[in-house]
Amino acid sequence: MNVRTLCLGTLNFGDATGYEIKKMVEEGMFNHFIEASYGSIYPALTRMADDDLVTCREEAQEGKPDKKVYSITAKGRSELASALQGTPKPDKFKSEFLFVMLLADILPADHIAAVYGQRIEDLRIELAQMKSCADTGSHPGGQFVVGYGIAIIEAAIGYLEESRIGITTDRTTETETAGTVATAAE
Amino acid sequence: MNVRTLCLGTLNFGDATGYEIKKMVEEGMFNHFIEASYGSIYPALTRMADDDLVTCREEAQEGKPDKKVYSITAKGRSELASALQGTPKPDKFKSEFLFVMLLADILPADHIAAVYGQRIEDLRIELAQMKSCADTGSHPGGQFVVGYGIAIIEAAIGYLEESRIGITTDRTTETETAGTVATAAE
DNA sequence: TTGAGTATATATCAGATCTATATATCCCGC
DNA sequence: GCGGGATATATAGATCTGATATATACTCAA
Repeated sequence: MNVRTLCLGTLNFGDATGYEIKKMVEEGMFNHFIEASYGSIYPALTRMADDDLVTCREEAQEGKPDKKVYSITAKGRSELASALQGTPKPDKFKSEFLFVMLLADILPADHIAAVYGQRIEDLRIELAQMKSCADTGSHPGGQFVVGYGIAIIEAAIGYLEESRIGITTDRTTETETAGTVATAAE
Repeated sequence: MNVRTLCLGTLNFGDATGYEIKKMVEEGMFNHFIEASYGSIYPALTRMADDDLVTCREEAQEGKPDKKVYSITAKGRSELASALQGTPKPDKFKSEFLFVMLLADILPADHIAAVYGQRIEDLRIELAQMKSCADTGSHPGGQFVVGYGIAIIEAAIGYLEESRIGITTDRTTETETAGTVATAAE
């Protein structure tokens, strides 16, 4: 899926500026499973206005820069629907954390332990955010998506906690000792 | 993390060609949480050879194209370790599926139902692959990473199955009817 | 048997996308 | 009163993906 489709999808929920679209994928409804940068959003909106998929009205603001508020057109809506037909591509998951864990034996054990602990903490914060998000009602599809996110994060936290004993420090006194990751079963 | 670090990480497990590195992220040990294309791997290897982070030996093959087998150097190993110090960036997750679910109300209900069913099936296949991967021992870090993947996929399948009743078709006889996604709780 | 499709293997280019930076104003806290 | 964050748009450069090209061999079905 490209930025164009993404922008059309967000505009389907109401008019927005490029800035607001970015906030929606960063903090709002689309958070945690969609990403896009200003560097792709702004040019996409400009081009889509040329193609009549969206309209743009400029709103002057005092003290703040002018806003360009975009609205999806009928043509844009049909483009969106057509882009969404067919089977969606498989989810993409990228994890530097798992990459580090796979290479744990070339890194200091205390670093691995710190990273591991930090990760659990970060996931707990993310979970709390999602749960507070679920409270604020939003709309049914949003409930479903937030629920999905909560299920995943909870599973990740659960796994990391039960595997924690697998993160071992070998021979505590050696300085050059490297960390080792092993499953709890071992 | 960039392709260079990724390549160094794979080469840390043994010499490999660009083709083999791609297979490692597509089907092998790094599967499901790392991605890279030939278009980035090959140039990265060439440049890293110039920078003495890897060495390259060419192996002529009969019937097949020549191989360029890369090995990580001491300098490469220290570059890798240095790239891996510090806190790894948060995981990235991208899901067209969830995007579609969020926009379910503008799409035909039967399409949503089909996509939903297909997704459960795809996840089951992925889970089976991962479990067979876990059997083949590999190395301790690999066990941990595969276990993480299994935990996540199982959670996703569980959530989709228990929320299935939330996927409703309103007013079955209407043709223009759109699908609606709701949580099981509703 | 022949042709399509898959696997091995490297390489490159166009296009899409990200990162970082620039510009401008205002509000908040210290 | 000054740095930092929020609001808001924009762009250049670096990076990466996706598609395509090249070349050979093997397998499977028509």
